[in-house]
Amino acid sequence: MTTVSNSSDGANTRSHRPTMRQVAALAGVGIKTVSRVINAEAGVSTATYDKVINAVTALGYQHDIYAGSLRRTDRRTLTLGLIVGNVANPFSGAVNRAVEDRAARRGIAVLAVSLDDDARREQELVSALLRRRVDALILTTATANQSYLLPEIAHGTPFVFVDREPVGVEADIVVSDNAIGAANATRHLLAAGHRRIAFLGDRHDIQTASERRRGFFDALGEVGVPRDVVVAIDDIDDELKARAAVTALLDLADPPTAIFSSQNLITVGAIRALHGRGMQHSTALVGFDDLLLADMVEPAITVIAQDPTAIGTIAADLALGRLDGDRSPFATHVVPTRLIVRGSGEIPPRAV
Amino acid sequence: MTTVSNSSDGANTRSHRPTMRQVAALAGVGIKTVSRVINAEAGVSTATYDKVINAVTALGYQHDIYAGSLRRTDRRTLTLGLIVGNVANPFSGAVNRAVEDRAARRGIAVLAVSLDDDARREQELVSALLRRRVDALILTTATANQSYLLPEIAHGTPFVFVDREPVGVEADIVVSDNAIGAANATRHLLAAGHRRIAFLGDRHDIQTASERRRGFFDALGEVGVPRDVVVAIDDIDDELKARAAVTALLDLADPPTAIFSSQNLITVGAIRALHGRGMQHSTALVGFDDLLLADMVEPAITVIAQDPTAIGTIAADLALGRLDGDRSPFATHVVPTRLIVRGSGEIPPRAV
DNA sequence: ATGAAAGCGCTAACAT
DNA sequence: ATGTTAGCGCTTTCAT
Repeated sequence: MTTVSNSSDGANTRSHRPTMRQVAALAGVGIKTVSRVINAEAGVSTATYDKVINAVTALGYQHDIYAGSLRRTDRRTLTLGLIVGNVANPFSGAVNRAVEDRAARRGIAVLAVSLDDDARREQELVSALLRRRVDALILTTATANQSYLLPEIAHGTPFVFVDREPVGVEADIVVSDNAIGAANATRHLLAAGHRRIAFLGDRHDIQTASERRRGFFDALGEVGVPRDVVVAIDDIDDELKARAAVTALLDLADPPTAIFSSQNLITVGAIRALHGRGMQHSTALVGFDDLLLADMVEPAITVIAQDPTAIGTIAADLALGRLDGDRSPFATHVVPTRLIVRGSGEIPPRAV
Repeated sequence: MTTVSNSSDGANTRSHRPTMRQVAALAGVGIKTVSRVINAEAGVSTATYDKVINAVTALGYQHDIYAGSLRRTDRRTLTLGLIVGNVANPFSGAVNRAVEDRAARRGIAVLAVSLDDDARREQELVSALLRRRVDALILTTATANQSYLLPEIAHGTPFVFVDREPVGVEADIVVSDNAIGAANATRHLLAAGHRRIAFLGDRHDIQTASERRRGFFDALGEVGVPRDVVVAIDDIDDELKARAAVTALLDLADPPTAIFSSQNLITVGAIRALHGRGMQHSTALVGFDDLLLADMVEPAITVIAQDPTAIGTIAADLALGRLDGDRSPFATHVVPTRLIVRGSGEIPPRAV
């Protein structure tokens, strides 16, 4: 990083932002009249309206939403809280964008924060958002139990859980069909004739990870594959560990003929390991979660795709619906995953 | 999407959130004492402190940051505004995350919104953030001139521009070395012997796009390549258009021997087109912006990588520094791009 | 159609 | 060490 050019002075001329009172004074009207204009309330003559608008633009007045919400009966801040895994990852980004789109149509902004699957961070983030008086909270969790939220729910803040189901709390929930998707991936490999299949799992304390693990073993059980034929490796929480784990598997005397990787970055690590050993054409691979360019890799990667846009859209609509007074029973919305056949998942077992 | 299970009642028991006054009453102290405890001010005995903390936890009190900021001398809301291209795209996501990380260390949250390179949207988004009284604003722009922000800057809100340089405003700026990076990409292709090179550009009214275009032609000028040997296609603003444009190029009687694609999704479209025509091994390609799995494609994709994390980190530190009273002159920080050689950019020209 | 006064939850200034 | 009062910018309530 280099400083290339500079100019002027960075000083803050701390002149204050104009207030409604100043607008009223300039327009020669009462403050309540300005409030009426700003909030598009009825009962202002055209002449008065124009005077107010002129004063607003002359002063560069920007209404203070939070100050207004203080006295407002509904106490709305027009702000939604969102806790996702990590705003930098594609899944979270798509959820974030979907929530933003639904909220923006109503003038609602989104405060999004990253959880990093850190249980200690969860409560801090919830508190950070609540202290900013978000109208509703859409959240992914990392703790084992969310009953600490019961008082907050009682205080009237709608909570919508995404990606993971809460424990100890009744609420609206939006999740992928993790176990079903994982089972479908596994059945796909079994149908191609594979038996010696490796499972690559994320941290076992993460709910989605254990669901996918369950789906994997459910599918194996259906065809009665003995438990010791498969290899399950858990607690892989980054790409490098995934790559190392898969490389070790491929170096076994009797390497697996197929791999089911249960998460995005794990799939990337697996691809790198397979290419590193030149075994990408002789080992089947199905990944959970789609990847950009997955169709351009050789062989192209067969995946179980989630639908983060649908998850975010549904979650936002649930939250906004609750704010609109929807009192229907809480429900769990399961967004289906989809098998995308591209090649890597259709590689047959090596001849024995 | 299916509704699978339901339970209980979604009703909002609109019991209100406890206030400082209620905490004070329960603890048997004055409201200012509670304020001292909450804000970790000195001058509270241990016994009193404990009483307050007990009342806080008993009531589930959450401090209202915005109500507090109203009377606070510095008027800080502990909230930063961020306008990025699109929270769902990897570049913006990385910037967002970097800003979040720097801000979170000081208890500051980030309100991020998506611009979509829509000039009309820009002012609305700025206003939406200002009406929420963000302490500072980090923004990517789409309009031709940002002098409409001068009054806001005069009101004391620090503005930091990222990715694009403002026009009509003196401010802190953080950008990639777009022209230099594009020139480096082009020189790399020229060095391999290419002359018939195609340039694939984003919307010409986007500043970064025109900078990259300039860098491309600068490099061509250095070796005196006649203008009519190259093909420049602009205003490609999505992957499908990129794919169609490249396919058309490849179908020419005399197709280009090399392609410089000046943006992420355009590169993806170019890769798809090359593979679609089976010409990925006979046509060189360098893309601006790195892609996940770019190293796994055949051939692996040579790119000019940006550093969005550095951009976000620097921008956040600049904004926070201004809030801390930094009055040094405004500066433009140029974050260098980096050529990553992977194979696609080193393909030689086809024999004539 | 318009405005004055009170008060939302909090902090600043000034008590004690 | 602790409390009281005023007031931040706004909406509500109630006048006119």
